[in-house]
Amino acid sequence: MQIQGNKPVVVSKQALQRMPYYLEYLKKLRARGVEFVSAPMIAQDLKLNEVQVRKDLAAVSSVGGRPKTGFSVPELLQNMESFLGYNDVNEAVLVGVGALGRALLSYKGFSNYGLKIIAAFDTDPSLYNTELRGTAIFPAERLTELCARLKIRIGIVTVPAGQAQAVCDMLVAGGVLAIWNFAPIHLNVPPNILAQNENMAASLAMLSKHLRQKLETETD
Amino acid sequence: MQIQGNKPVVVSKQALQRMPYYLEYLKKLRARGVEFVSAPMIAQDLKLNEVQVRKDLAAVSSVGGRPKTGFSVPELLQNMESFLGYNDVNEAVLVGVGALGRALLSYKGFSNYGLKIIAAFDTDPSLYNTELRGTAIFPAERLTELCARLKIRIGIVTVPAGQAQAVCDMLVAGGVLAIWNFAPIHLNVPPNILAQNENMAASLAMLSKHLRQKLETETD
DNA sequence: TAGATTGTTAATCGATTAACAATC
DNA sequence: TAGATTGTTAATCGATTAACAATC
Repeated sequence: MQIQGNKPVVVSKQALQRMPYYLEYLKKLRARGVEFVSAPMIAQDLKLNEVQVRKDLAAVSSVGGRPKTGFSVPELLQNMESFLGYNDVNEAVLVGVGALGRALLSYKGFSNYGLKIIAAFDTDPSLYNTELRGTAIFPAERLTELCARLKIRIGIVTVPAGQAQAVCDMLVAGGVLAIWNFAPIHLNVPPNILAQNENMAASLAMLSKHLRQKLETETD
Repeated sequence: MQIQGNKPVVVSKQALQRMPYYLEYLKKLRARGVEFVSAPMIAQDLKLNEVQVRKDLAAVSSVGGRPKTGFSVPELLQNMESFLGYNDVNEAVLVGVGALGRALLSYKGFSNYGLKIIAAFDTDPSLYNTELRGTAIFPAERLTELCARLKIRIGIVTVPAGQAQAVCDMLVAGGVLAIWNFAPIHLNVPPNILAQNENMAASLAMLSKHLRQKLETETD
């Protein structure tokens, strides 16, 4: 539950996951110079239900839309960004400098989302004391110690499945509160810690199932 | 709806997304030489509800578990892999050879998931006719033509948000049936085409919200 | 047999969608 | 005013969880 102004706002997990799409959509409108937008319009463009959009916006907007007019685009953008916490910066460490880890380190877009990767870790000694796009790479043994010392709250796990739980435990020991896990496994974490899975295997399962159904019905 | 043997099996989207976790878990058991596993045991280790696991397994297993014993690990593994379609190979193209695109091209693990990226596309001429880990890079203009010619069914979109819809349209024009979208925007696709979003911005929203709540209650 | 586990039917829970009064 | 749009209460839908009989 979150308090904005006076009203207590409860946002479902699903609603929260829709917010970034609204944000990008609003940015597109702003770029076009559009000043106002209504829930039905957003619903149409994003292929969502009108009421759903109304509720989502109501949870985010500090002001409330105006009948017939809708919401002010710049204002809603501002509200959305602060709702998503993109204005505050969260410092993170990344563990596992393989192909994916390197890609995330190289990605400049995270700064727009309030995420800053300030250190990377790996077990490959040839990487120690090197830098990747300005981020230093440390030995994995120092993970817990450095997280604690730097008061890191987010850990990004891009190691192979077999090592993910061990890395997770080290992060938790170091005081990390949220883990972004790219390994296709379930992580056991203490009750107060969030393990957010970036579930690519699940996406592939969706793709594969859809394809099979399409190709099956084709041959009927 | 999917027919296995005689029984029509309906699997919810959420259930499908849990399957890869079962698969990895089963692989771990196999590596340890465990021969049988029960739903309650899986539920405990993966922190899921017992009934949920029972239902998920029932949807996948060709055989049915034995009371008191549970399921045969190798058999269940086999069933799970064929259920997820990891045995057939789906050919895909990737559009956008930036940091993320490069990471996905370099990732060897996709072969385990039945995915094979056979061509990549970009608008940067300096990349044309080069290869990345054995995958040739073509000019983006040839996207539609080559998809059609090679009968590609899956398109992976790793271009910036502003170009994602245009790329999506080209893929659809080329006959692609499923799109794996890494851009943080909603893609408009025809009714029969799947747009599967890899919603990293949504994950970041979850992390950010969790963190804010933790840090707030800490200061109470 | 006793007991753990299965598979399924019924109850609950949460999110989405429909209906509608309020308002600019 | 008329009509589009808002915000909210009620109904619906789908997924999760509880209860329980069947079985090895």
